[in-house]
Amino acid sequence: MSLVETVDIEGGEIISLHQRILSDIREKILSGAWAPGHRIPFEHELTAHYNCSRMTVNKALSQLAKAGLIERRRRSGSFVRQPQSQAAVLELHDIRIEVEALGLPYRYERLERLRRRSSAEDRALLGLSAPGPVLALEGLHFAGERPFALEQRLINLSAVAKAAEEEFLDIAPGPWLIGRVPWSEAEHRIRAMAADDTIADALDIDASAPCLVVERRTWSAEHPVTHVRFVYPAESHTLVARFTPSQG
Amino acid sequence: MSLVETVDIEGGEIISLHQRILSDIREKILSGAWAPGHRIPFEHELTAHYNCSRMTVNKALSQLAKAGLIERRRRSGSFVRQPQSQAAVLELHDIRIEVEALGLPYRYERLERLRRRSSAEDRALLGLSAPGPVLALEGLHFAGERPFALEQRLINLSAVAKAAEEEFLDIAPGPWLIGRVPWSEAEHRIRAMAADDTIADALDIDASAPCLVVERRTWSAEHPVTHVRFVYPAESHTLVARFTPSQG
DNA sequence: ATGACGATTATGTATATACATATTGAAACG
DNA sequence: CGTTTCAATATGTATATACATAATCGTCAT
Repeated sequence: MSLVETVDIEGGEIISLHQRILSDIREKILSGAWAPGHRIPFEHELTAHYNCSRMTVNKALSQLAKAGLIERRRRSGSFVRQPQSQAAVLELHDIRIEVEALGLPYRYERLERLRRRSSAEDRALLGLSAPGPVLALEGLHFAGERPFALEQRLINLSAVAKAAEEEFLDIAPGPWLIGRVPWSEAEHRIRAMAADDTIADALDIDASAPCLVVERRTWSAEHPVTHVRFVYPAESHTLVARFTPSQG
Repeated sequence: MSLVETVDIEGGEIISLHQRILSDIREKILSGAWAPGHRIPFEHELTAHYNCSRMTVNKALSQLAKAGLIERRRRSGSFVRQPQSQAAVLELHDIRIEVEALGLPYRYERLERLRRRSSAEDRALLGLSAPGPVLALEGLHFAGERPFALEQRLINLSAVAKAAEEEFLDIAPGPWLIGRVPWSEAEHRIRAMAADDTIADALDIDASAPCLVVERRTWSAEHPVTHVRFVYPAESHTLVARFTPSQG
């Protein structure tokens, strides 16, 4: 055994200790085990836990701080930071989180629920070739008393049969699906449009006021799962997305 | 004089040696003094130059490698990386490609070019803390004879000095930058708004017609590079983006 | 020529140590 | 009781050192 323990094995992969500390802590934070505000162990505790030098721990923590996951305070320790707006592109569409980030009470209200055999239009939206049962939902997301977004959704019941048993009266279909169907791919279409009468009415804005429309199609293992259209009044909403370049 | 030379002075600001090495090298790369492919000095040369330990140099270079500015090869040295190809989402904003995909002739026309000391608003948009020179550009992208998008751009000349020498009369700043500055991060803000008179006039649409606004901030190795705002008439444009879930 | 092999070199990761710096909490003081 | 001072503490930055690892180059035998 060499004096310097350079590598470690984890899941068959050889990674450096520094990498392991990094991913351990990242996992705790992203999984929610260490909530925002939580004080993560002191450097000397991690040093003991991983049986390594403080420099190694320090390097990992500095990196996490730089990445914005934690905040370090002298004499006090290191703390999990409040969730940043850098939320992944898809998480932006968990409207509850958006609304609550504004400090407003969130509420979902179903407007319509219809189980039907897919029309040609439904199939076009979902990207289905053969007809089959779908669930058409329409609902409103509220921020306080104001309508925040209108949601029009199609769920492919051939892919998610369980959805047929759900009423979606006051739970939004988005989070329900996320918790049950692992998605493998999503396509977003984002555009601006003037509100028509139906939309203006639902969102309580002027007809022909500008709206942001976000449509998303989601696949699970190449099976179309759902198509959803969110309509936001222009004033209320900005999408934010952060990217790092893919490897050249 | 203490044994450990912890800090250094640069422009009145106290920064660590590590930070100074980092920004020195970053400056060389972003200014173009060290072109892509150029071999930057070996660690032991930088160690001699800055009169510090190899660990300090190593930490700075590792960070630059992580940020994607340089590539390190054992036994060979460290090299300035080629500017990376754009991720899918960003390619959507190469307007020439979009227009040509429609089968229409593309043309860019500069409306305004202004070199100035950054205003408070400029700094807010770019995410700069200290004042410095910026280049403000406004231009129109045409599809055939029709205006396709209005572009309002700020370039941080401290990061991209060479841009000051460019007129951008009929070459769009976007592609110009992409070819010269490797970016490491980008943030998009997407929203809808009603056209004001300036926009309506430039795009030749009705005042208060809905528009899609895409704003992008780009960083290179954590240095703000540019802020750009694209304004599209609602009818002409839909953004499309595809995603696969990111690793936890 | 050519291919195997070992030396050399530059980076990669870790160690132990030292001192700096900001912040907190408690003790000393007016 | 409030304020000032000071020691303790956790992080921040730098050092010198050690060994690992990958790539390259020259040497030498085939």
